[in-house]
Amino acid sequence: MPRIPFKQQMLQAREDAIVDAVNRLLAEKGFDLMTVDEVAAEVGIAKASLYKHFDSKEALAAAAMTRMLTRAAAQLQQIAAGHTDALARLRAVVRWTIEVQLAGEMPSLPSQNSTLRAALMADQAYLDQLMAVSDTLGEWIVQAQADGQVIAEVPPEVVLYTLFARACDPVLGVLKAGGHPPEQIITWLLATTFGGLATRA
Amino acid sequence: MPRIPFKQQMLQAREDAIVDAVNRLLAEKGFDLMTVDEVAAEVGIAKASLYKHFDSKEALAAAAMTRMLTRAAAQLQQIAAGHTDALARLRAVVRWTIEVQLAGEMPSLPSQNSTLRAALMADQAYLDQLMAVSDTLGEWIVQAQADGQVIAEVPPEVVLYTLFARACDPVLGVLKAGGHPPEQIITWLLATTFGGLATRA
DNA sequence: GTCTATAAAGCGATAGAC
DNA sequence: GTCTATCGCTTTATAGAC
Repeated sequence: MPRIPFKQQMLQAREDAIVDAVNRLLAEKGFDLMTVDEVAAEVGIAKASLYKHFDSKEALAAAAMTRMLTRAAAQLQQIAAGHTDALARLRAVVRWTIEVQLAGEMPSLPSQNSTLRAALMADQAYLDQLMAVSDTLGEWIVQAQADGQVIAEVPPEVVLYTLFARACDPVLGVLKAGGHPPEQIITWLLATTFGGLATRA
Repeated sequence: MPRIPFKQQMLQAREDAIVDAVNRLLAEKGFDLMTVDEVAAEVGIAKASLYKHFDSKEALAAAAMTRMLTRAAAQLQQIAAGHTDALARLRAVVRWTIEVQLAGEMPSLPSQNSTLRAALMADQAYLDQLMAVSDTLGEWIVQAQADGQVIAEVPPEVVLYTLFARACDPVLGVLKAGGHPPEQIITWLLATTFGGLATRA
């Protein structure tokens, strides 16, 4: 068993605490409204100390997103172990993303910020995790289409984006604010995502 | 025929030009990344002149949203005249919102900005237009549910939010950037929205 | 690595002349 | 109403002592 220096453990714990704060603030206010001062205050350290750990505000966001993607990848493994049916797996994925959002733990990034986009595209760890998640989901989607469970009129790419979009769906925020019970919200969103708004003949 | 002073016409034209610029910038970069300096530069007037017309950046956004809602209300009348079927009307609404987005003319506001929210909730013109659109859509939704065209397992409220969400769907932006033809994108999004991802037995 | 203090820049909003 | 010039504040990021 490898010996991990105490100091390094402290370092890791500190950075975990930072990413925790960033993740929470990204989920609560989004990237633009989150300030580095807030993050530092939340963690309980000086802002200058923060910048010893992360080079920029974009790097903070990238770290939070990377960790969330890592957790998503782990969750995909859990789901794969629990379900053999491709459609059931996809439904389980969406359910999980909704649960994370309801818990206020889903970080959201603006797709329009070009500086942030550039930082993410230059972050190898982020790209690796994103590709891992996308690849697994892509396989399940193709499988579900081959099995006749998911519509084949739409390319797998579009199905993937639609699932990703559910991870930052504004509808959920409104329903959550409306005071509906979590399980009810999950049922509704699963119904509209997979069943659609129109009735089935 | 009422006589409208020339100066007042100029004023109206100027304000229209301002709202045009705001609308375009909101669609392109969103509220947080849009700066008042940009708006002024786009219109070709000084920033101080802008503030003679609108009290704040939030007021600019509210004016753009109000005008878009007014246009939406007009579009709903067109649709009502062209379709008697409730589901067909709802599909036409979604198609229109997608077309507006594809044209880069759909302003988007962050739901998390509390200052902006407060400004909107204090703007009577905005609230009036929002209610007009919501009421009409609400009637169509209830009608479509009564006719067995839209699922009744989900409350009309959720259907309404789902339709609103299509007006700022990030999936569309990705597909647009991917170079897919507009009509193809419309077909896909209508399919996933009303038909759902799962196949129909 | 952590702190205090501060630089540097951007932004919303306004003053005051015309 | 429009302009130039600037205020006042926030925010990202860094310098330098410990």
